[in-house]
Amino acid sequence: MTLPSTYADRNCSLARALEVVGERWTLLIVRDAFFGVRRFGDFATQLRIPRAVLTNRLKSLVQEGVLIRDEDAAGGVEYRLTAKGIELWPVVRALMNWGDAFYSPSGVKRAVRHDQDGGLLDHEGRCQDCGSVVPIPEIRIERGPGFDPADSESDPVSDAINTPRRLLEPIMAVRTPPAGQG
Amino acid sequence: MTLPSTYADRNCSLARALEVVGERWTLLIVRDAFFGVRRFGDFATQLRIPRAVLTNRLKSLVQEGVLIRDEDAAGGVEYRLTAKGIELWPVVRALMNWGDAFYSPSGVKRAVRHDQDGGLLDHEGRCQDCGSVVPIPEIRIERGPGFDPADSESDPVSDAINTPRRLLEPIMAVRTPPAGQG
DNA sequence: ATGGCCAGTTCACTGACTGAACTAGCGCTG
DNA sequence: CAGCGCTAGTTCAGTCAGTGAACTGGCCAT
Repeated sequence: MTLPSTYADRNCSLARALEVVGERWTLLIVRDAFFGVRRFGDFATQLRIPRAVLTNRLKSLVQEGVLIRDEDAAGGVEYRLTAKGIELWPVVRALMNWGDAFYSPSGVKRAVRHDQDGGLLDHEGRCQDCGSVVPIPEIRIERGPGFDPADSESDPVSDAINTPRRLLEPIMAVRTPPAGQG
Repeated sequence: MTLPSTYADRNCSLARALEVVGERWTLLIVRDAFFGVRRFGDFATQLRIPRAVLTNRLKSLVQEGVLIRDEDAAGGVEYRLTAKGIELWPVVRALMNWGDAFYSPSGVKRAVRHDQDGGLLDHEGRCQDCGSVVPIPEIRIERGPGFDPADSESDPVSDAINTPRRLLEPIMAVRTPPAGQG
């Protein structure tokens, strides 16, 4: 973390957690990672975050073991959630629930389902159809009734994110338009 | 919120929630409120937060309906969680759990119990003794195995907070020593 | 009136965020 | 191999928020 001496209370795990994910942008980066964003440029365009800040945040998150940085064969760089990062899902979910409850009068902005049977998940992450606690990679996220397309950007990354998909599934933003198209 | 245009994504309840509680210090103020802190000076000393920042944060939280500001008969000011603020408990709990899991090797820093029967609560807030989902005011919080007294400040407010107590129960920092003493 | 307590303000300083432009590595194409 | 585009960053000047300490002003008891 960039700050010299952050939160004083050494006996508070909330303070400790906030030192890792409490800075501006950080949890949104983590959210995007859950939604399948993996590339520097995709984070930058989707979040409209200054690239310098993104660099810092990704560095901290890698250093803290929340993300892992991979260079693929072509020299491309990928940031993916580690097991520790995936454990942040309850945090992301709790904040989403609260935001939905108090700032989205027409219903949740994103619905969360069990990919296997389509059952809705309750707040504890349990499938209301099969009753099991759904593992993160089996969670499907899709638009809910509160989702307003007019509020959404239409860059390829946002489009990909707003398509129903399983968590952690990498997005496939169309980078190379098919030949024969104008 | 102080920032002119905060997070871009209007279709994300996480971003929306972070506009309210995502700034530095804010969630720690909310945590303290759960722990029974109600007075400006108590927040300031316990969190070691600059008073100017505390003023801003309390103002935003009141404006957002997370806290309510009360002036008692004596002109004293109290900040208390509203129902909306109390709904932030899952957020606070999720972050605490994550911090405990990854930064407190000797066990949780604070244990969370059902005050009625002393049963430990699981991550969903369910009492492992009686099986019920425990309402917030019936939750007792106390030191856990990971709590290290050496790491703790010994101001009256911290002392009060580190004493086993029910959530939302106001702290009684000793302000007026009983007559006939000293 | 005096002094203490409390809530909140003021102020100079520092440091992080912002946005835009720039650099550098790599693969492709001509 | 030159030139181009794509990607992952870095640099930089300007701005704005956080920091810490000192100060104000209301209220109460002495």
